[in-house]
Amino acid sequence: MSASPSPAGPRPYHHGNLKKALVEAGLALLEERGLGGLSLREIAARVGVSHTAPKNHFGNLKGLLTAIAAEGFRRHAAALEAGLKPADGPVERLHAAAEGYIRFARENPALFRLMFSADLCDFEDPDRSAAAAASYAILARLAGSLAPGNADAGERQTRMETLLWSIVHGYATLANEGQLATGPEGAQLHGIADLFRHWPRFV
Amino acid sequence: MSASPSPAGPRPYHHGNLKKALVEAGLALLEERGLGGLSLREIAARVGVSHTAPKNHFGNLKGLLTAIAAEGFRRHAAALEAGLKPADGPVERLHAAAEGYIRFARENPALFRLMFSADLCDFEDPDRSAAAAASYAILARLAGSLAPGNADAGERQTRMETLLWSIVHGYATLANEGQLATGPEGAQLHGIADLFRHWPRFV
DNA sequence: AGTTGAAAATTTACATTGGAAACATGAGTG
DNA sequence: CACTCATGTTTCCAATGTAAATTTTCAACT
Repeated sequence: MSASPSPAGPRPYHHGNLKKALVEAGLALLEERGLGGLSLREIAARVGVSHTAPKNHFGNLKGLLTAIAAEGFRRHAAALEAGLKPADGPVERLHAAAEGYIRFARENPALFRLMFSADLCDFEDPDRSAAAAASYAILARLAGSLAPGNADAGERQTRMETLLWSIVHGYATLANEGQLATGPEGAQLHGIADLFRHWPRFV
Repeated sequence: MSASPSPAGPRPYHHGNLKKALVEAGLALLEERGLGGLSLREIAARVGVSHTAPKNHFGNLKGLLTAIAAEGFRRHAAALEAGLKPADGPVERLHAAAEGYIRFARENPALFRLMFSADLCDFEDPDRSAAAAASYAILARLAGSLAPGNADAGERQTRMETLLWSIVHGYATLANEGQLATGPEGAQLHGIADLFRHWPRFV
């Protein structure tokens, strides 16, 4: 399609842009085999380059994984905003974002874990940091829409964000690790979502 | 002590009981170098045996890590019950357990992550499962003490447990990954803990 | 144009890891 | 005492990430 401007040549000179190809291959491999079955050599092999080629673009494995995580956060932010209808009230919007958070984690378990693993990716990387901050800002803004703007609004706002984030992140993490496998699919999530409706009374 | 009957000999015949020694060495190494710097060979070297010796007791690395995780859950349960005073009311006891949960995770970040990692340890292992269930039961019991025993008490109880677990687990996870590093140490935790006091109004 | 230089990839080599197989040792039992 | 079997060791192997040296390719410049 429109990804490569000239689809005529079977293979570009060096590769075109290996950077994006490696990230996409990593994302695909992550989805197929999970975090454990992921290796630098295999990502490179899937793209068709030698296993040392990524070094030029990402330095080392951690750099490549960090780039994958950054792309993950961009998709994560999109998932958060997916069901966000402007006409809805604050509670409904928060509800939708929380569901988006958890759905994304459930549909991309390996990527989700990578995104939040300080061992596997570099949290100092500006690209990943910016993407993560943008994703967090969506949740924070919705949390802020529920907290009344009083005197100590700042502190309360921070608590509100942290609590909301802890709930959705904790639920997503536990579900992904298979710890919440009770009852039919989504029933638990629905129960949690119901609780969100009582949110304002909780503050 | 009763660990080694005769402390005179420099080294026992085969080793005494290597099983416990490997688990303890693994726990120590986990605390020193984290999850990344952990290897079967290094654990074995610390105990003073060859790197294939653990195979006889644990099968493979996953088996050893699972045993370490099981021991971690036993300590985790102890941490949950540490500040649990029988004289306190349900809310105070829940508060104390939640603090214990998060404190344990913060003081043993690598072990905490290992305990909940389906990649690194075997969730089917009976020993680990039992220890994890015992730890969870403490939280569940406290959550149940807050939920009124009505008609659909079962479902509500489950939701309550899940929500409580999600909060403490999510907070612990995010804090361990360095995502909540704002303000002075423990301030965030205190804020979260305050919210627990309003718990009954949330149900 | 032709040359030069840097970016991009490859080849080769190496240290580390987990695991498998064959072998050695020693304790406990008949 | 002899046998057996659990417990460890030695040796070997495949896979992984990384570094260094080398080659290829494109772009810019005179």
